[in-house]
Amino acid sequence: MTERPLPTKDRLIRAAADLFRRRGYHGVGLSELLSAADAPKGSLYHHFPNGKSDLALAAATWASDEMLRLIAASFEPAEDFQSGTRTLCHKAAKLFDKSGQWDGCPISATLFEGPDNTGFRERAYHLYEGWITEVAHHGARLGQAHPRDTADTLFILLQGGWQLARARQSSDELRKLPDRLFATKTD
Amino acid sequence: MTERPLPTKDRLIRAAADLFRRRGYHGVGLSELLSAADAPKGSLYHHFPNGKSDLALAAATWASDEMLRLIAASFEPAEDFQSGTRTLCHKAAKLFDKSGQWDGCPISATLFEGPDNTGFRERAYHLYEGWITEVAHHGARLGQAHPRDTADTLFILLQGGWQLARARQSSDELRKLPDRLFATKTD
DNA sequence: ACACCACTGGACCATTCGGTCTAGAGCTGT
DNA sequence: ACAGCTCTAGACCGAATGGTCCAGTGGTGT
Repeated sequence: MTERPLPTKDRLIRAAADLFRRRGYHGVGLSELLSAADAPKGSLYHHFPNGKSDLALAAATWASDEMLRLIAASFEPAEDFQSGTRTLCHKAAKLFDKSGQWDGCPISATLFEGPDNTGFRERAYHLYEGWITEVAHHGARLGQAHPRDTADTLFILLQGGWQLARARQSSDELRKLPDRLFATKTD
Repeated sequence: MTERPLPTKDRLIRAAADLFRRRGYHGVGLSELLSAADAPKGSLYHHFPNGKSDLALAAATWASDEMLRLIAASFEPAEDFQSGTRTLCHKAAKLFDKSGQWDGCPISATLFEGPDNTGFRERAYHLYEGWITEVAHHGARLGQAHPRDTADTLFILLQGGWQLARARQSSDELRKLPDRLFATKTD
């Protein structure tokens, strides 16, 4: 489903987001990208005049928006911050399994590994802060004492947890994250 | 110092570890690599018959050993687990600053972003588990209640914290990690 | 009917990619 | 002196890379 009604530009963005996530910016060639999106080269340079790098920025932004939707969908119906966090981590675990347990974070794989371009880095910073701000917003709304700081911690746990899940090929590492966050830590 | 007394093979490994960390496996070409190591192509294929991929494995292993040394140097002289952790995070922060605040984790940049090769993935898993085992060993020695679990958490924090430090261009994110680990968390 | 225009299709290009191969440099043992 | 190595040096290769260019194609407005 949702196979071909999509316009070419969107097909390009999604194929790019998918492929860059899996093999990183430099690991994906234009030919592979175009055949995945079923689009000719002319279309790519029509929609994205600067070619691969423009497409990468669009793909990272799109992937980031998806993540923002995931955060909203987890916290909006939540009664407290803890249950929202739990939902988010479980959703992330599902995503991880669906992605074949190997893909990386779409933003870091696309922008961090890309050209040395400072534009890429600034965009990455911006997108990440967007996630953190969104979580902090829900934290404040749900009565967290230090929403900004808690949001930072959740970001760190998700990034690190995703990495460990990748290494161990197990989404359980993501499901266990809330326990790490809310348990009283041993000293 | 330590400029040229190094044998060619080691120069290749270090240049590779350095470059892959910065731009990922696919982001570094052989020509750049060879000129950084000041070695001709013949030497590369003499020391590493399978070329780039062999070199990548060697570079990741070398970088991992460096990390093991960092862990040992942090925990061996420590009086308790908490102070060892603090030392490790501060050493990591120094490393981050020295690397120009942009390089990624040497293992993930080299092996995760590399060829789809399962050998790469298994090696990455192995190296990461080596870090975690080493930390867990010191945790047990220093009287931690759940050393394995604590080591997992510290790994997650370091990976995620490094990512946040990269995004914010600030090694302070790494220095703040111990507080996140040892503070009683808000619920 | 026609002009206009966003979009497609793909031939074509220079450059770079990872990899192969061979000639010889420089050392060591005898 | 010579043989037998390990290692270096770099020319060379086919394939693939990202990027350019332009002749269409098909829909829309008038």
